[in-house]
Amino acid sequence: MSEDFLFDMETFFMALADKTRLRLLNLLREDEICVCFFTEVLGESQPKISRHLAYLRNAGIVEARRDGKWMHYRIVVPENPFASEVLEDTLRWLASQTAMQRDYQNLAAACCAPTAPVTIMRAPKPDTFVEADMNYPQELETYLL
Amino acid sequence: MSEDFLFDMETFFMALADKTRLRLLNLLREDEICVCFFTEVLGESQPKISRHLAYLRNAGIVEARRDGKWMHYRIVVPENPFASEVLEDTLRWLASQTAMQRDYQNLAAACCAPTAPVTIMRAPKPDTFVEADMNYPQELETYLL
DNA sequence: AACACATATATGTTAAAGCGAATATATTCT
DNA sequence: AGAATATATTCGCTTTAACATATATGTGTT
Repeated sequence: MSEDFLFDMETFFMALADKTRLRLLNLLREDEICVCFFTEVLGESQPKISRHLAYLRNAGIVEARRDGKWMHYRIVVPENPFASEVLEDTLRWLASQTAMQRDYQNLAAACCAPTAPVTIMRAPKPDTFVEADMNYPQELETYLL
Repeated sequence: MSEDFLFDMETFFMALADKTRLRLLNLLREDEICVCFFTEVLGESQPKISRHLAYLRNAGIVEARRDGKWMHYRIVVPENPFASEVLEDTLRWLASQTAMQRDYQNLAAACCAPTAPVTIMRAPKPDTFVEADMNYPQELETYLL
């Protein structure tokens, strides 16, 4: 309670004031996601995705976890209750938009496609979609090498 | 329902991602406020205040009302329910911060001071503080001319 | 009409954000 | 150790935002 906020409001809102970062947060809304899926699904360059993830990390909105070569990002609920409210409202807002729903479906498609693009062929999938794969495990060998 | 949002999220969050604009919104949280109070209370130049108010107006967050020479600004609750939630959370967040509380008290002080600064001497006061003046109406003549 | 006052906008400059391309780092595989 | 893969960071550039100063607009007053 000594000082007002964990991160300042300007930085926080700046983090939300960019299309690419909003698209990233939208994809992160259910689960942690591996970086390569972002580049694949959003069709943006790897350095661009990486820079925006760094921005969100600096703003205290996401955290990263290393898993071998892969980095998984997840949303971290801010301790500040006001920030956490705003963030959750924002995620609901994102989920309500058709463009964001399209992105999200593309993520699902990328995770479940029988022939995965090279970039994500061996990448660890978000838990959300692992279950979906279970529906046709016999095909897993085919497209996951 | 045809299109997703009244104003786009990037613009909306950009409007919230600036210290001066947050300070303006904080002062606006209860009532409409006349421009001259902003310049007085925030100690910023008149063009700067005016530009930031224009920014908020373009983002659909405030509206202006002319009253003779004076312009009164007020917060307008966005029709989009997600935006309106975020905005209200933000206002609560602002109200929770000591720096913003200090600004707000300065507004109250400027409105109720027995000897008002020249810039706001004749300015129409926010309703919130008009009542406070009623406590010493005999003095009104003294410092309001 | 001329003036004064409150506010808005235009202009030129400076600072910051975002980008692509190149490079660096970390990890795994051989 | 060396190559390959996934991700992060740096660099130079372009675009955009913010600012101070000056000027314009709109309104009330004389």
